[in-house]
Amino acid sequence: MGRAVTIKDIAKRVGQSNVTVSYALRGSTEVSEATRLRVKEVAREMGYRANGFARSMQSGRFGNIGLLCSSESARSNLPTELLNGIESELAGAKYHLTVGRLPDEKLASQGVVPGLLAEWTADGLLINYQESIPSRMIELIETDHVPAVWINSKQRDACVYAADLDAGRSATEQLLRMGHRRIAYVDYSHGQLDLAEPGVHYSAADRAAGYEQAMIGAGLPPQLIRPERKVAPELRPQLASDWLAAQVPQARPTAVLGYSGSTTAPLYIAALRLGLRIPEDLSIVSFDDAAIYILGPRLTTWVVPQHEMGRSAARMLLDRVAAKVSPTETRLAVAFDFDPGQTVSPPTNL
Amino acid sequence: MGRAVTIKDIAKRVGQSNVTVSYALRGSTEVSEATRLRVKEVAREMGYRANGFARSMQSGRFGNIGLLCSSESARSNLPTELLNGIESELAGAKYHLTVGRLPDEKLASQGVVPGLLAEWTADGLLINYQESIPSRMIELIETDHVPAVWINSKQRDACVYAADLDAGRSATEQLLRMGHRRIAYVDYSHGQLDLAEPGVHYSAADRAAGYEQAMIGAGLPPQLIRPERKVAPELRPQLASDWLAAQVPQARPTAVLGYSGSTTAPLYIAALRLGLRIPEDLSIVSFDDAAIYILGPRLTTWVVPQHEMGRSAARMLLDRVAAKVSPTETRLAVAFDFDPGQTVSPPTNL
DNA sequence: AGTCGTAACTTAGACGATTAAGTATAAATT
DNA sequence: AATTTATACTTAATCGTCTAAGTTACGACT
Repeated sequence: MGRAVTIKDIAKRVGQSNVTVSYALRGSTEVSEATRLRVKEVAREMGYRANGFARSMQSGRFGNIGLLCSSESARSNLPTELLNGIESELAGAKYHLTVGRLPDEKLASQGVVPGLLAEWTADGLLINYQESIPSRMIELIETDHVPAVWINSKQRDACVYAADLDAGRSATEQLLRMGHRRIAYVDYSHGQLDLAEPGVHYSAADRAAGYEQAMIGAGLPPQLIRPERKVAPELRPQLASDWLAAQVPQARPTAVLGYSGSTTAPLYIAALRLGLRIPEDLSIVSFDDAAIYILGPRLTTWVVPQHEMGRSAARMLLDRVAAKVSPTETRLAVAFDFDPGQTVSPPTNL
Repeated sequence: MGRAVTIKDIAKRVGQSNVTVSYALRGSTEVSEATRLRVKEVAREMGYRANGFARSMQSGRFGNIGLLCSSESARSNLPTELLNGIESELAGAKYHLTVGRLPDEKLASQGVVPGLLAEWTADGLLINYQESIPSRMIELIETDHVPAVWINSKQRDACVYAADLDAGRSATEQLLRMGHRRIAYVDYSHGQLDLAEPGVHYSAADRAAGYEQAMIGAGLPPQLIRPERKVAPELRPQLASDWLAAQVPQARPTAVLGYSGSTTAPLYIAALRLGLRIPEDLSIVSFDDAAIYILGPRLTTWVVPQHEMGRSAARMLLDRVAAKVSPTETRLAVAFDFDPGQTVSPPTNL
C-alpha cells in the first residue's frame, strides 16, 4: 500500500513545480500542451488520485452531506428507497453522502455523540426523524450551525414529509367517485409486517383525518375502526380479521382503507377466507405495499414516495447550503405514489 | 450562516496562540488549568467544532470508509440490515461511512466515475457486489490503491459472503433428522416478492448444492424443482403452485425447501388452498423471511445474516486498513441465522 | 549565586491542494 | 531596435489543524 501518491511526487518525476502539475491536471491553459500530456501520463502511471479532503480545505466546502438516523434498534428505519433518492440527488450535485446513527436515549445520556455532530465534516445535515430520537440530540442538531433538513417531520423549520392528509382524502374520494358509500378506515397497524413506519404518529392521524374530511364532505358518516386500547402488536392481525368476520353482509362496508400493510394484509387474507370476492364484494385500498397478493388480486395502494421524499429533502438542503442564509421556514409535503392494483372496483351490492 | 468558527477565532478571543487553543481543547497538560477552562468556555460560547477534514489532513488518515453499491435501478440492492451492520462496526472504530453508487453499464461507458473513486476520500472501500456492476468499475476498484473488501462475492481477494452451501446442507439435514425422506428443493425465484437477492448466481447454486450433498449423503435421491427455461418472473408463483397441486399425495414430498421468499410464499398459499396442513402434511423451509404468515403458521427460515455480514466485512476492511500491507487473500463465509418458525415438524404420513 | 528544570506558552513547519502574484523567455508590435 | 504582450512557468500564501522545536519566566537545587 505505502503512502498515497501526491501532486508533489508527480512534480518531482516530471521535474517541475507542484503548481504546474496542479494546473496541468485540471487542464488549465496556463500550461503547455506538452507538459499537460506528460503530467497526465505520469499521474496515470503512478496511480494518482487527488486528496479530496485537501481540496475541500482549500475550497472551504466539504462537498459532503450527513444523513442521521435513529439508532439501529429501530429495525429498517432507513428505507432503501429513501437512501436512493437522497443519494441520486446529491451525486448529481457532486456531493458525498455520509451516513451516521444517532445514539438512543441511554447512550445519549452517557454523552455519546455521533461523529457527524462531534466534528465538522459536512456542509449540511439530513435527519430522518423518528419519535425515538433523544431530545438531547435534537437540541444538539438544532443549535448546530449547519443547515439541516428533517425528513418525516412536520414540525421543524425545514422539513419534508409525506402528504398523508391528502393521501387519505384522495384515496377516499376515489372510492366515493366509484360509488362507494359504506367505506371504513381500519387501523390495526404495528403488526408483524410493519417493519418500517416512519413518523407513525402524525401519519396515522393525518391519513385518518383525510378520510374523515372526504366522508364528511360527501355527507357520509366516517367509520373509523381502531383497537380500543393498546393491543399487543401480535394480536392485531386477528382483530382486523375478527372485525371483518363480524360484519353483517347488508351493512358491511363495500370498501375499506387500511392504514399500512400490517392492517391490510390480515383484512385481505380474512376476506379470501370468508369467501368474499375482491374487489366485487370488498374493495381494499392500502397505504403501502404489503406483498401478500402472490396468487390473488394485487393490492391497490397509496405508497409513501420514499424516493421522491429523499430527492426533495436533498434538494432542499442543497438550496440552503448554497444560500448560506439563516433558515427561513420551509415545509414540503410530497404527494403519495398511487398504484392502481386490482383490489378496487365500483360496488356491486348497492 | 457565516463562516465556521476556527481555532484561530478562539485564539484571538482569549488572546493566545492557536496552538495553545489546540492543546487546551484536547486537554493536554502543556496548558495551565485556567487557560484550558477559559478556552473550552469560549469554544462552547462560539459554537466551535473542529474541522474534521483539516484533522484528517494532518493525521494522514481520512477516518472514512466508502461503501459502493450498484446503481439504484436494482431496487433494494442495499439491505438496511447490511448497512446497519457496517455502520455499527465502523462507528465503534470511529470511522465515518460514505455511501456511493456505481454507474450502470451505460453510464460507465460514458466515463462516469463515482465520487468515491474519482477522489481520494476514504481509507478503504466496501463493495456490495452485484452481477450488474460494470466490469470497467470492478477493474477501477481493483487497480486502485485502497484496501477493499467485497460483500456477496466469493471470488475476490478479500470478501465476505453468506454460507449458502452450509445453509442448504443444514436445512436439509434438519429435515432428515426429523425423519423426512421425500424432500424437494424448489427454486422459482425472482418473482414479485423477490426484491433483494444479492449475488443470486452462486447463492442459488450453492444452496441447491448443499441440499444435494445432504440428500446424497443420506442415500436419498435429490428432487430439484426448477423452471425448465427462463420463465417470466410474474408467472413463477403460479408454477410453484401448479407443481404442488400436481403431486400425487402418496408420492408428494413431506417437506420442501424453497429458495427465497418468492418461491416459498406461493407454495405456502397453495398448500393452504389445497387444504394441506402446515406442517403436518407439508413442512416448509424458506431461505428468507417472506412475511406472508399473517394469520397462519410462521415460516421456518434460514436468513442471510445481513447484519453480521456487514459487521464482518467492516471488521475485515478495518484490519486491512490498519495493516497497511499488500492484501493477502481473505475469504469469510458467514453462517445463516436460523428462525425455527412453525412450518416444520416430523413427517406424519410415512 | 549560578545552573538546572519545568510550566506555559510561542514560532515554524507540515499535511495536499489551490489561487494570486510574480518572473523569465520568446514572439509580436510599432 | 525598443517596447509591449503572450507563454509557461515559479514562488508565496492560504485553508484549519497538528507536532516538533524553540523561548520565555520563574522557582528549586547545589
